[in-house]
Amino acid sequence: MTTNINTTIITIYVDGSCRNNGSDFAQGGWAAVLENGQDQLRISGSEQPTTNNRMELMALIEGLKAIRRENAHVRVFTDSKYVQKGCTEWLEGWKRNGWKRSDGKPVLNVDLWQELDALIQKHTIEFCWVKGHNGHPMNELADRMATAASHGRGVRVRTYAGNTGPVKQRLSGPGNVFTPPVAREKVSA
Amino acid sequence: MTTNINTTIITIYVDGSCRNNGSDFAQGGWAAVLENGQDQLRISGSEQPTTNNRMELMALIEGLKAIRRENAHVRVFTDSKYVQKGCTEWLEGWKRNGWKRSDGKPVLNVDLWQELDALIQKHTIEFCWVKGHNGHPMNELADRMATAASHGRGVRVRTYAGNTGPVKQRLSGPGNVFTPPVAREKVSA
RNA sequence: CGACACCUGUUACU
DNA sequence: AGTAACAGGTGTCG
Repeated sequence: MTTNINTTIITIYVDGSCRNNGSDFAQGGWAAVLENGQDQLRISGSEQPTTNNRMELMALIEGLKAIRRENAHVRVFTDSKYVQKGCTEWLEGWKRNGWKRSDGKPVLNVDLWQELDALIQKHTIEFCWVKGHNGHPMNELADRMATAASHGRGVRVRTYAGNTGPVKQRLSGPGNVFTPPVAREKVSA
Repeated sequence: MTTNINTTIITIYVDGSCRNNGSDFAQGGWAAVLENGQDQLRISGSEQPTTNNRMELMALIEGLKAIRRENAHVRVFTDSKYVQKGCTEWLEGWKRNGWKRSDGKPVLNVDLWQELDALIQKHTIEFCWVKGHNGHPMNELADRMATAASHGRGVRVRTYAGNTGPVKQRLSGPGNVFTPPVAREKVSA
């Protein structure tokens, strides 16, 4: 079995969270876990005010932005039909009809959808939907990280191939988006 | 500041609901909340099969029928342009041209429009349109009552001036249009 | 074509 | 119990 480093699939698990969703002071968090078969990169961040769906979108946007390689083969796992169907079914129509929904009203979160659209075109991406909270380990991890971020607890993580477990450190402030250089390099290698 | 009881404005918030609108077994509900500045009367009912617009019309018809006073000053709040524009712009034309629409075809729901036309002439009525589901408290109340009625859940409510809250009781059957005598008298007084 | 309303479904966030 | 978002549909009028 030969392994070609250039065709390695990058897997991204994304999730968003939002406490008091719908209120003016809703506190959101997002997280993405990237894997290339060897190493792992974990990033997360928070925002206020926001919505649950904006955080789901942010998780994917930031996850894709963390990929250095050009034209990578990416497999995305999300539990949000809003994100999965948005990317695979609705986006093309929206671009064709001037970002209008089926009821004629403007598509919401259009800023994020347009940013996402640009990122999607840079790679070959498979979008996989997984039911939330179904025990899928990487999805659970992204979920916990997003929830932690929504509480203002950033996560700084480096993992190495063969490591028994990640090294976690609490960060002080909210809004933390820490991408450890070592892990980042490993993913994009 | 003097208050003349005879010039008190009666406010009516109306709303209709219709589950499976457009199907042969559509279940509808309507509701009207009347206020005279002191007391409140809540009425609701259900029908099957029907349409969303018929229920919007029924809500107003039953609301107006609940007014005992002759030649009252009434302010109606509806979220239906069909009802609001129907009453203020289209009705006169329809009566003049033999109930024909602008495309020459007959006006639908003529039975209800004619009943409404007769009721409108008995009072001085202001028609106010409010956007649905915009947090307008009385409109929200009418909306919930109409939805409950479409599910066969009648609401029996009496409210008194200075009462801390309404007294609610579930009624057994569907199609319930209960107008508590005490509240009714207070409204029409 | 436009407008308003009424839903049906799905997922997520709490 | 609620909000955030999307798809599909009908009821009605000008």
